[in-house]
Amino acid sequence: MNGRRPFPNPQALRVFLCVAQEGSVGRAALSLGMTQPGVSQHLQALENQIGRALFHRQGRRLVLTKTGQDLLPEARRAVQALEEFMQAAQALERLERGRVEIGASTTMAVYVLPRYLTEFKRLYPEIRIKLESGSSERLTQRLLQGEIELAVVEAVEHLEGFERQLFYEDELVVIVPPEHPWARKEEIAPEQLAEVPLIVREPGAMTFRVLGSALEQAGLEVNPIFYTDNHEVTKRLVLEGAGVGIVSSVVVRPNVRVGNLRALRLKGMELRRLFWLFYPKELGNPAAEALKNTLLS
Amino acid sequence: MNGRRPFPNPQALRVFLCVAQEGSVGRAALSLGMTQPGVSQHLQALENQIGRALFHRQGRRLVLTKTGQDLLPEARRAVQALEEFMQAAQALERLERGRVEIGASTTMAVYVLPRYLTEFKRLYPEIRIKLESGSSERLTQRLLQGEIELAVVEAVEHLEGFERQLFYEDELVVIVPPEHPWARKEEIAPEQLAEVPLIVREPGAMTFRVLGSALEQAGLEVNPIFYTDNHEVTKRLVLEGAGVGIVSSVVVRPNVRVGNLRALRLKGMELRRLFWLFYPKELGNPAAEALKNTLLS
DNA sequence: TCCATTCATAAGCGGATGTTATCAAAGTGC
DNA sequence: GCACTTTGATAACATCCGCTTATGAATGGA
Repeated sequence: MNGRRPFPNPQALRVFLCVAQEGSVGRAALSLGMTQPGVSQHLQALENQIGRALFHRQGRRLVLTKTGQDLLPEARRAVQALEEFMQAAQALERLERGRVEIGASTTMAVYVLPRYLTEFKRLYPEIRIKLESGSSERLTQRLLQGEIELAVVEAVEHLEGFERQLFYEDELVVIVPPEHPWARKEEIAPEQLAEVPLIVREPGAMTFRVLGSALEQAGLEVNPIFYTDNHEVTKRLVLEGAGVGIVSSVVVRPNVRVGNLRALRLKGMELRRLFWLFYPKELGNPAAEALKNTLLS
Repeated sequence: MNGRRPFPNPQALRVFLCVAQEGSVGRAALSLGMTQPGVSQHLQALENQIGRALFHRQGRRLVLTKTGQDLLPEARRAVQALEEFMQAAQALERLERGRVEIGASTTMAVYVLPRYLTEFKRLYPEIRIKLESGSSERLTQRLLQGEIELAVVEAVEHLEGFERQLFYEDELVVIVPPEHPWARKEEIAPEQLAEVPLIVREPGAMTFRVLGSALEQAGLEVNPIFYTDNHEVTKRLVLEGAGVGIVSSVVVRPNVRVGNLRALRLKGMELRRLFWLFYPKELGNPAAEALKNTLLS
C-alpha cells in the first residue's frame, strides 16, 4: 500500500547488469543461478518502475536502449556499493579492517602497553588503535559509557555487565641514584623515608594513593618535597640527586638493569599495584576482542 | 532456499541510517513513515545478516557499536547509490541528462540540421547529441539495428516498425557563376547540359542518382567531367569557372542570396528531393523524442 | 514449412515485509 | 519506594514479493 518505493530492487539491478552483459535472458538466468522467467520478471519490474524500456526487444534479440546504456553504470555503482557494504562487514570480521579504543592508566600506557600494541599491529596491520591514558576514574566512566571498549586500570570494584582479568602486577619501589647511601640495600624501613627529600606523584594519582594508604595504615606520614605528574620527571630528579623517589617498579626496570638507578622495597609493607583489564561481557567488536586476546596472551 | 543472500536489504540499510541519526527506534519509525516494530525487525535482520550488533542496547539507549560506526558510511554510500539510480532515471525523463544519436544524409547533416541541433541544445543543454552522416542505405541499416534512433534520409520505402514524416523538401538545381551566359536565365533545357563541362557528385550518391534517373527518363545522358564527394568542392569548382554544377538548392542558398552563384531549374524536369525523418514506432528514449519534436516543429 | 530456440505469461508456493496487539524494562515524578 | 510513562522487543497475522514449474508465442534457420 506504500505509494512509492524509493529504491530499485538490488536483485533486479543485478539481473539488469547480467542480461546486459550476457546479451540474453536465458544465459543471464543460467549465470545468475535462477530460472529464465525469474529474470524476465525482474527486468519487467525494473522497466515498469522507471517507466522506460531498458532493452530493445527486436525479435529474439535484446539490445540496450539508450536509457539502458545510460543507467547501466548507475546500476553497476549501486550493486557495487551494496556488495562493498557486505565486504566491509566481512572485513571487520576478518580483522582486515576496524578500530579499537582502549584506555589505560598512565603507567601502563607509557611503560607496558606499547610492546603489546606493537605486537597487535604486527598481527593485524589494518586495525586502527586509539590509546587513551587517564585516571582510573575517568577511564572507568568512559568504559561504562561505551566510549572505550577496553580499560587497563587499577580499580577494584566490580562493574555491572563487565568482566575483568588481571593484566599486570606491579609494586611501588623506592629509587635512589647509585651514589646514594641506600644504594647497596635491598630494602629500608618506612620510617627512614622521613629523613630524606621525597619525590612522588601528585596526590590525585593512584601511585600516590597506594603509598599514602599503606603508610597511613602503618601510622606514618610522609612529607614529599616534590610532586610531579610524570614518572620521567621523578626519575630525572632522582638521577640528578634531588632526592629519593617512589615509583612503580616497571617505570625504572630499564634503569635498574643499566645500573643508573637502584630500587628498594619498603620493609614490611605491601605496595602491590594490580592492573586489571576490564571489558564488556560481550564486546561486539572483533578488533576489540582480538586486542583483548593479545593483551591476555 | 537460497543459501546466502549476497545483498543487504536496502530498506534495512535505510532503517539503520535513520536509527543512527535519530538515536531512537521510535523516532526513526516516525521519520520513515512506518511502525516501530518494523524498524526493530529490520535492525535485527541486518544485525543477524552481518553477525554483529550495530547498536549497543544499554537500557533504553541505543549507541552505535564500533562495528556500526564503521559500517555507517558504507550503508550511506549504498543507499545513496541506489537513490542515484532512480534519480538518474528521472533525470533522463526530465531531459536533464541523456544522449541521442541521429543519422542524416550528408546534405542534411551539413546544410540543414545544424540550426535545429543548435536550437535543441539551447532547449536541453545537458543532452548529448551524436550526429552521424552517411549514405541513405547505411543510415537505414543503422536505424534498423537500433544504433541510431532518428534518421533523416531520402529513402522512400516503408520500414516495418518505423514511422516517417516529411522533414525537408528540396530540389536539384544547376549552378553557374554570375559571368556565365546562363546567369540571367531562370531555367534551361536539359539537353543543353550536354554542351557544358558538368560537375556532379559521385555516382553512388543520391544526388547523382536523382539526376541520373530523371535524365534517363527523358532519354538523355550526361557526361560529367568532374565527380566530387563534397558539395563545397562542387561550388568551388563552379565559382572558379571550371564548369556547371548540379547540387541541392539548399547547398547554394547562401551563395544565391549573396549573388556569387546563380541557380537554374531544368525545364520540364522534376528533380525534387524529399528528406524524411524516420524513427521507431515507439522510441524509448525521452531525449530522442524531444529531438524528434524539435526537428518536426 | 517445420523445428529449435528464446522470451513472455500464468499459476502457485514459501518467505519476506509490514501491520496491530501485547509485553518487558527503564526512567520519572510523587 | 511505587505507580506511571516511555520505549524497545516479541507474537500473531495479512499481504505482497520473488521464485519456481508449466505453457504459450514468436522468431530465425534448415
